[in-house]
Amino acid sequence: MLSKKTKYGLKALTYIARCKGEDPVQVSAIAKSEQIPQKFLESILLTLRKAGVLGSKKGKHGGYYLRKEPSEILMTEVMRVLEGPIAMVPCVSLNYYEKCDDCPDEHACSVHRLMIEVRDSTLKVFRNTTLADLSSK
Amino acid sequence: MLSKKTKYGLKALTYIARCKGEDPVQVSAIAKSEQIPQKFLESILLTLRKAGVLGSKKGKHGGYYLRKEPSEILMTEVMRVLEGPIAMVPCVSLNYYEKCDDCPDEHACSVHRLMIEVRDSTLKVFRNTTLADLSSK
DNA sequence: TGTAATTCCTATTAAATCGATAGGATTAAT
DNA sequence: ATTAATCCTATCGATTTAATAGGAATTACA
Repeated sequence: MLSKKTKYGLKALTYIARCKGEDPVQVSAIAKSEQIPQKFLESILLTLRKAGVLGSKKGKHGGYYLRKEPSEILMTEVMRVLEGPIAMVPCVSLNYYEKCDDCPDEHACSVHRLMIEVRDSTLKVFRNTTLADLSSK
Repeated sequence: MLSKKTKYGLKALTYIARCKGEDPVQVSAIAKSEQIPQKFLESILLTLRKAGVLGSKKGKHGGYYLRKEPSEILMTEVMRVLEGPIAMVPCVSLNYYEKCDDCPDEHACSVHRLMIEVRDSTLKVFRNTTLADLSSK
């Protein structure tokens, strides 16, 4: 299941990408437009900023803005920041690899091999999709 | 994340598929070989039986057996029984569709469109993989 | 017929995660 | 100064997950 955090984060990024202006976009505006609890959204945007996807400006007339062009923001990056590993099991994760307690031999594990296929097919989608794709119409 | 339930279930099915004999396979044997807590495994196999994937025989010399040939048991079926919907959000689920509270217009939702792609690519893997593939080698 | 071995069923629990909220500290524009 | 915004930490309640407990029902077979 996709977490609300990720869902809200994606919607917020889409919203910001559509605000083509130079001015930073405020949390309150996004929360209202996308029906997201404002305080929750604050923490999500903070995460995205700390990960380098968003930049921010504090104080009056402050807000968030994209650090790159929408067409350069890949879903692989966004999904990893918001949702964590793309793989369904740590033992097939490229960025968060961890050995299973149970499996004596990974390569002999039937689940392992299946999950590699799933990971690869999901990665293909995320590598092939940018924020520009999400925000276009 | 893949739940332990699903992981254990897949391993158990693989184990049963590899026991080519006619006799039913006992929970205790699977639990021991695959390092799965026996009581937990019991409940998982029960779920698979109720879903029609496994058959069972009670009493002494009882156990579980496959209801179909491994090559006829698709991952779509197994994953739906064990893990639930394949889609990451209910609004793109084929078998468990549900409208989002927030989205006024599904087709305009950027998350929706992305998740359809993910669902389709994952489905392709699961539709193309059977228990025979898992248990071979 | 009785005993052992097995699945079947329900309930409970401990821990983790998720979604959301609270309350204020900090910063910047006017 | 005042106002409006991000930033930060802590907490809470609900849900889900993984596992355990305890026994009922069924079957083989001595």
